[in-house]
Amino acid sequence: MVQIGAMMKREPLPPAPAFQPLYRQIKALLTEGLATGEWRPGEPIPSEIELAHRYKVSQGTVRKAVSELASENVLVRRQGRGTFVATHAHVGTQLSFLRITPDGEAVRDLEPTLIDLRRQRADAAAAGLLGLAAGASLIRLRRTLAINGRCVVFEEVRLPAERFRGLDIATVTAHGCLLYSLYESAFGVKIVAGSERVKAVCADADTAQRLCVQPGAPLLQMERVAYTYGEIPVELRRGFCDTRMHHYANDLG
Amino acid sequence: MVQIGAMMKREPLPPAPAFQPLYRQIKALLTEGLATGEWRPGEPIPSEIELAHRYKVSQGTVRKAVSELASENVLVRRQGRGTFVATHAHVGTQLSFLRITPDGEAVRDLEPTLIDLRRQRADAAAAGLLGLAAGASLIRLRRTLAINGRCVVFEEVRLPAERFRGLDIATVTAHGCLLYSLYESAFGVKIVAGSERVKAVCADADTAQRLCVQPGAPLLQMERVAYTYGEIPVELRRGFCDTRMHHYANDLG
DNA sequence: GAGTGGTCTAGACCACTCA
DNA sequence: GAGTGGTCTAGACCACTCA
Repeated sequence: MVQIGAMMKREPLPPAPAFQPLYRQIKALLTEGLATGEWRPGEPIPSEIELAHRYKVSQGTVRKAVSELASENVLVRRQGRGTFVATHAHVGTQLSFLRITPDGEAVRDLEPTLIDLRRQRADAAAAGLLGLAAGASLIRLRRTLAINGRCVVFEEVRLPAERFRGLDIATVTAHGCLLYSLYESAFGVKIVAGSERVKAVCADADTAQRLCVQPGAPLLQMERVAYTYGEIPVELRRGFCDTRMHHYANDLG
Repeated sequence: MVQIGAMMKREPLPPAPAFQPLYRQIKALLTEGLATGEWRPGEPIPSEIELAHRYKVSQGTVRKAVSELASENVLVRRQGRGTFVATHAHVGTQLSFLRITPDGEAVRDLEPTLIDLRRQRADAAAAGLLGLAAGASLIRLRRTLAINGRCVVFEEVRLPAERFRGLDIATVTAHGCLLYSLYESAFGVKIVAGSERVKAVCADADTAQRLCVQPGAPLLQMERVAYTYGEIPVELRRGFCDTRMHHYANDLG
């Protein structure tokens, strides 16, 4: 099976150009406010006019900064109501990182089930991907995902113990094993982006049993690095999906 | 193996709201000019000031329309030079629809090889996906793709014969089997978007041989519907990839 | 009706490209 | 230096939400 360490970091950003427009500076200030928790997921940020006064720029410049963050799904604008920090707390957005869909129908129901949770040391690969020292403490949890009543995904998640101090089985189950919502509400860690690597692999004995497939059956393997504000990596994930009646959906262009 | 007919059409657009802002009307006019070939891939469109005069709106309104098309990779802005119609003719953009990457390195070299090309009748599923009458004439071609010298993808492409009248082996090989570039230059069909469904499947005997894997080995199956301007479907594709040393890359969020 | 984001304009000036 | 897209402003008015 392919090592999760075979994943690469997200492409580094190109070197910042000498000239930085005002709206990008405003965007950086807004991102800072989000990262420090000044505005929390689900909450409104100040109105454009108020932000314009605060930063001493025109409303148009604020708009441009906010628009970029909205196009990255970091903020959500609602005409007539305000601009809100995106959140994984709502049912609709819980699915935004799940690309697995049943072949003929929509996702009606999602039921994650925790298998186990334990501490482990980061190997060199995991440490590198998470920007930690080798041997740093990780939390590893495993779960299955049933879609519309059918168990089709088995995944292993690794988190830096530092940032998720105190995470235990009780906390996870209390949140119904909805991880991104849990990270947000219990640890102030908002997942905003991820990069995935997908492969076809053969089911090993353990995974086969958990997904009720034959050992050796083809499974879709998904490896993910997930990022919080500022492209900081905070979660590693490797999942296996039985794609006989489901698929990984992706739009190009 | 899953039928390509199991694919679904792209989500239909939500019903157009009663209120349509000016810049969307401008965007529609620009899209029309692109679809009719007034401006062809690689060519510049008129400057923003000129378009503003033509459509009798402000430059800002033109900018907003152009910006949306640029964010959809339909147009490409180049500061100081102008705004250009996106094209598959350049090496960089030829890869924009290819999500397969070698595990440890970048794609340095891409070598497609045509296997065969023939006419066939559309089955109900293909006709439905392409918006054709059942039994309409299709062109089916098959090819392999070598990445950095290693043959890892085998794919079958189906096209409506009507729109690609006269497409034959000589034309394809003359273009080095670079399909999207060929569609563009020889048929005026610019591919601008696609939706894919990815699964893990077992290699059948024929595919296994073409990719030099064991029959039954796990392969990544990619099914695609590709669209030209205005979300018109114009190509069906099904590919298989040996992912032992390659992966399907995808960014989330 | 007050407050929000959304659209549109006109105009100034900047960054960049190319002859 | 002329022409392009990129930024920024100020201000008017519109669409929408909510009390």
